Amino acid sequence: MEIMIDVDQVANLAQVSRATVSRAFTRPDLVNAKTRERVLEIANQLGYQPNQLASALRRGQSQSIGLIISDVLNPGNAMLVKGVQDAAAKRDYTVFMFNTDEDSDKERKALESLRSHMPQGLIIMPTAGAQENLSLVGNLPVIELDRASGIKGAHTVMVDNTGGSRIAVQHLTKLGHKRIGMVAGSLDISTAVERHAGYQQALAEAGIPYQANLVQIGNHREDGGRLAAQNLLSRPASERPTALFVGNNEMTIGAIFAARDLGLRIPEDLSIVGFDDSRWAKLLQPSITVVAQPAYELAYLACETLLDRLERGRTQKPIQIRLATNFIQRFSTAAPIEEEREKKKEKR
Amino acid sequence: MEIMIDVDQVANLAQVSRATVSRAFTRPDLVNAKTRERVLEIANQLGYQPNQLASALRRGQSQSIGLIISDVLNPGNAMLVKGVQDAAAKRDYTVFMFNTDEDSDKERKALESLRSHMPQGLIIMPTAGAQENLSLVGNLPVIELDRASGIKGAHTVMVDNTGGSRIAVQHLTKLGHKRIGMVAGSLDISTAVERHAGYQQALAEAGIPYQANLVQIGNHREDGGRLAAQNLLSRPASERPTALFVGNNEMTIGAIFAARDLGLRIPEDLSIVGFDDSRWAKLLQPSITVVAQPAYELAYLACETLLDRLERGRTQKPIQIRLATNFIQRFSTAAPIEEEREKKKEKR
DNA sequence: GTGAAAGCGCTAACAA
DNA sequence: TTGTTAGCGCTTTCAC
Repeated sequence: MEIMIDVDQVANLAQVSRATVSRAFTRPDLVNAKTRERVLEIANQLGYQPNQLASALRRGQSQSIGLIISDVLNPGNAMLVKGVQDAAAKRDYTVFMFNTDEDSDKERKALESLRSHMPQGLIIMPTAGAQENLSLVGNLPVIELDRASGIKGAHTVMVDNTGGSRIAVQHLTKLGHKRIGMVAGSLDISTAVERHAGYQQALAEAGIPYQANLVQIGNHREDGGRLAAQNLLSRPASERPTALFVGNNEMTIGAIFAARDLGLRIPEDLSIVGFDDSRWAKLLQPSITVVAQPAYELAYLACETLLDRLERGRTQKPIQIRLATNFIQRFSTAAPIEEEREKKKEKR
Repeated sequence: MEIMIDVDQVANLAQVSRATVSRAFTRPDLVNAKTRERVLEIANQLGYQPNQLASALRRGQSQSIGLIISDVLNPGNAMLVKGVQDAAAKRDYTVFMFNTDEDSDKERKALESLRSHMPQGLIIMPTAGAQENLSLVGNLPVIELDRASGIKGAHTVMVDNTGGSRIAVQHLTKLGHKRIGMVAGSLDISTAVERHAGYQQALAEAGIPYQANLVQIGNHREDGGRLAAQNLLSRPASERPTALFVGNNEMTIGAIFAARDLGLRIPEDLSIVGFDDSRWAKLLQPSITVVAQPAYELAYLACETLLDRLERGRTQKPIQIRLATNFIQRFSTAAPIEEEREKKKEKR
């Protein structure tokens, strides 16, 4: 990297002082138009760009934000990353990204590491331990993305999980399903709690009593979803749910495998609705009915909100944004087979 | 971020000079064991962490590397990101990630931005314009990941695209296919060229003449793959390929849609092999035969290689690593239907 | 509108 | 083994 040009080189060529060059970049209004143009012109020719490190050190903060997210491998999260990156790039902020893999320790390390890079703000998809961890970064402006840490007064940008789930389960009740199972996420994550609440609401609205044993908790991944669904689906036909609402996309895959293992046809023997859309949901035959989330927009908005807040100053009240989900009906749901017919089938 | 502790605070409490504190962290061997422990202990209590910015500025380089990749949304690329991140985190490097979206301009901007953060090295998945762009970062140690920019003497970490493709197409020739189409990527990307070469080799080995009109170029995305496959598959049955080798995963989706649109059954009417494995390839029915790439390992290795090079000093010869691909036979390929039977079918 | 000078937090000579 | 000192490249008072 020997080719770094510094302020002084520009200053010399432009016959001005360091300070003027600096101002030409950071406070253009404070410098004479002609001088400014000359400086910028020369800087451009030389390929000069202010050293972010020095600048950040001097100003006490860098033109950057942190992004802490659980796992880029989940395509939904990749969308979030992209949204944040794009919004940040548009306004010339650099993003420091860290993965937690849902591990609070990694989250803490990420925060420590981040801190020493002096970001101006942070967008975080909090782990269960975030309440504690976030004290590490003092009063750094933070926006919680996708889910809430539980810190009161926190700024959050999330989707309407409860409403989205409610609509999904309503769809199932309207089709005539009575035994609707749910594969839920771990209940120390706000999204899982909210999606579960939506499930309960829809059931209540349809006058179907809530049965705790129809709800199984999974670990948010394929294997967890598979296990949970297996548990639900391997019951005798009279107890087995005729429909399944699955709380996230990885677990939906697991549930599909579980259904296949048990020889259950979708949607004839089992209706499935997943939360979060994906490539394979569209591609599978039958394609899977889902509650889609505007992940990219959510992340983009979160980033813009953060940057606005940084540039326009603090807001008084906590920002709490909820974006609507989008119910996409495909072909993985159908009316349940009548009990009668089902019984006959079993007698055979 | 008022809570940043600095060297002086630690130094005061530990009754030593700033320099000693600094040394305790960066050259522990140069400081008396007892002093070091005391310093570290106090630093720990205070939650002190050296400011990366100041440190980097002073040393002329930061404990970080750049990662420039085309698009995190492609799950294959997400794997690469994860691999690099994990390898970097393990050795306490921070990763600056930028997306190019295959756009050389964005790549240039990313490099400019990166430069001013003084990374120690760079891992890049080069765009077509990388040869030119990379001059921006002077002699920064660079490793090209997944594909080659074409700069001679460059360090590269890639998979054996040619070999992988050859095996895939061999599989098809062995099944008895004679008219094997290829949906290839844009030929200004090294991977596309190599995969095309593998296709040609396998054909030659089977004594099947290469027909340029059986190769269609797509834009690396679903729509491009769909268009290219449509072109190939909408020909009359006697000219239509009985098998398709598709050069990347997004385009494979497009090809599958094209086949469905035309009512072609997989694998009865059309065998498909894709390059790059994915979630949906396993999940689809029939599941798709693919050439899988060890993306995570590739990226992890690239990062380790870079860091080794940084820490152990320059190597003389360019590093050029090729990892083997893994052919996964699933259920999207079968022997072609005999011409005779096919003809009869058409007469009906 | 511009320049001189101080200093962000750290590390690396150099001295002791 | 430790301390003193200078300075990385930049921005920002404070003068002029």
